[in-house]
Amino acid sequence: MAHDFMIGELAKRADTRVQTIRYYEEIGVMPKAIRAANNRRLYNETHLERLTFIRHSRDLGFSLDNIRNLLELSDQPDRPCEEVDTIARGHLKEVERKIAALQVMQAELKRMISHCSGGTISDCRIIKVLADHSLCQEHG
Amino acid sequence: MAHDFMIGELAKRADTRVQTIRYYEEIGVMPKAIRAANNRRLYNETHLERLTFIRHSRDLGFSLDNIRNLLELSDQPDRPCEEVDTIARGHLKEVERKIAALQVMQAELKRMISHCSGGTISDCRIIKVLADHSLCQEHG
DNA sequence: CCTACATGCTATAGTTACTGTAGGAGCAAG
DNA sequence: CTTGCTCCTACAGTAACTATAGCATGTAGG
Repeated sequence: MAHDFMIGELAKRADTRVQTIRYYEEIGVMPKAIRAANNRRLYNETHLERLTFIRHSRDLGFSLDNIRNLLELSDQPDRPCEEVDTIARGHLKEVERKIAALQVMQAELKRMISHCSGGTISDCRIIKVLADHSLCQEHG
Repeated sequence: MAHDFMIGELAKRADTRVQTIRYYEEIGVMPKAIRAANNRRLYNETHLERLTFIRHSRDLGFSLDNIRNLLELSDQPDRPCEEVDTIARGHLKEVERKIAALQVMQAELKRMISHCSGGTISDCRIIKVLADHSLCQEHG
C-alpha cells in the first residue's frame, strides 16, 4: 500500500496549485486533511483521485457547486440513483450542447488554417460563423 | 437597413445581461457605443454579431483576453494570415482536447443514466472514470 | 552544528468575469 | 401627473482561483 504524501506532491500529481488544494479544503470540496505531527497535511491515492475528478470536471466547465453535489452523492453510496440520474441528465444535456458548439468551432478553425496560406484576415469567416445564432439552443 | 436599438434589445437578442454588455465596453472587447441625444447607447446588427461571437467563445471556455486577440486581428483585415493561423492552431488544439474530454464524459453519463434504474450510487462509475488520468494530456 | 533553501503553514489581498444594488433621469401609458 | 419600465453611473459582492507576506519546519552542504 502506497504511503501518504504531502500537499506538494498531490499538487504535482494532479497538476494543480498548492493554494488551490487548500482553497478546495476551505470550501469543502476536498475533505479536511489529517495532519502530521508537524501540522502538515497528509494525502493518499484516494485524495488524488478525488482531486483529479474535480480538476477534470472544472476543465469541462462545471461549477464547484455542481461538483460538490455529485461528490456528496457519491459519498453516500446507499442513496437511490434517482438523484444522480436527474443531475446526470442535466449534465448530459449541457455536455452535448458544448460538444456540438465545439465541433462547429473545430470545423471552422480547420477551414481557416487550410485556407490561410498567404491570404488576409478578411477571408476568415470565423467570427461570422461563430456569431451564428444556430448555436443558440436552450442554455442552462 | 435595420435601424439602431438600445442596450436592452441587444441584451435580449444576445441572451446577455445589460451590465455584462456595459462591462465589455468598459474593458474594450465591445467598442464604445455611440450615444443618442438622451445619453443612451445605440447598437446595430454588427454589434449583435460581435457580442454573440464573444458569448459563444466564452461559453466554450476561451478567456476575454483570448477573444480580444482574435477580435483585434479581425478588426484589421489587411494583416497577414500568419498571426491568425498561429492563434487558430492553438485554439484548435484546445478545442479538440475539450471535445475528447467531453465525449468521455458524455459516454459515461449515458451509461450511468441507462443503468441507473433502481440501483444505488455505488454502482455508478462516473467519478472513477472522470478521475482517470488518461484525460490528462498537455493542458494550455 | 550552522546556514541556505525548499517546502509547509496561516492570513490576506488581488484577479477575472461577471452579477447585483443604490440612486437618479427619461419617456410612454393610463 | 403619477406609475412603471428602461436607461444611466458608480460601486459592492461573488466564484474560482492566484499571489504575497511573514513565519515555522525539514533537509543538504560546508
